[in-house]
Amino acid sequence: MSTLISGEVDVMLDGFERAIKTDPDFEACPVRGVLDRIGDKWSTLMVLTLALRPHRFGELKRAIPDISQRMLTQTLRDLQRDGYVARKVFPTTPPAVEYSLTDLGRSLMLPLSGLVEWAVRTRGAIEAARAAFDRENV
Amino acid sequence: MSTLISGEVDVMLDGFERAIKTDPDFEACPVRGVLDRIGDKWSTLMVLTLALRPHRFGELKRAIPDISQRMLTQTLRDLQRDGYVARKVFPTTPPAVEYSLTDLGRSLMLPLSGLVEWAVRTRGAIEAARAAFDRENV
DNA sequence: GACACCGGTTCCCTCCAAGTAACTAACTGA
DNA sequence: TCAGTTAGTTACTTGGAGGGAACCGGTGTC
Repeated sequence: MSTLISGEVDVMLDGFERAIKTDPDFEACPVRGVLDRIGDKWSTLMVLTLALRPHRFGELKRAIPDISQRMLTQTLRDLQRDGYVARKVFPTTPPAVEYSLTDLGRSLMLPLSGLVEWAVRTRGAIEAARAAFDRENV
Repeated sequence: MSTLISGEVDVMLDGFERAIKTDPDFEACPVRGVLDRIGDKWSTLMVLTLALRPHRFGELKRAIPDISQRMLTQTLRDLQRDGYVARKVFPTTPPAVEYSLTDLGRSLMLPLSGLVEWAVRTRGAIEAARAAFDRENV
């Protein structure tokens, strides 16, 4: 079974098994840290948007119209704090602020694109599974 | 800049740019669907645990001691509903229930391992960025 | 004088994820 | 008779994510 899937996965699972034996502290888990960041409602959308090109505050607001100004500011701050996003202020009038991905943020794009590709590919299967489950469970 | 990173990422970004132009419906976004599922507190941990080998309900509880019984049941149901996890009941007494990954769940392991590997690799950089940010912002 | 623009901040409210604890059925063995 | 096992369910509660709307300073425009 394990031999059916890539060796990369086996390496990760070995590391996971070792980690939970030596230090079963799920709070300090780096994966959980990353998922807490990109697992919220807006972060991934914002990272992808900034991956296209740097955006100003207002540009982001227009690119993601559903987001509230409050959440836009807060998500940008959180992404900046963890080093995914750089904030550059131009002291013009009116003020201009440009947000862009850092090298760290850009390095996330590779694993993230894997996940995006998987999500698009399996979309149908997940919808089918959900429909089947709901049918069987009244 | 785009030429510095993998072509796979460029393909994904092209798809993303096209998607937000033709159908800017973020609620229906398949990526958000996946992140809503694996972005919660316990799902990823449970998927990884089940990737090691199938587990019974009580085994999972012992493998992830911090989880409450309520959240264990609920997360398993959600994972089962979306087709990641299979539930098999053995009508013995006392009852035995075995949870295992489906093919769909196993197929998630490849993109997930990419993310896990990235999280482990960049852990230090993120902590450093966070410390620097907190230092500069009182 | 009134308004708009940019990039926010602040207050208040709502809803949901998650935790705690108690309860269940069916059976086993002492 | 009574405790223990497995695999849950149910009721209650709380913290935090997220939304809405008002407000801010500084500037330019009509």
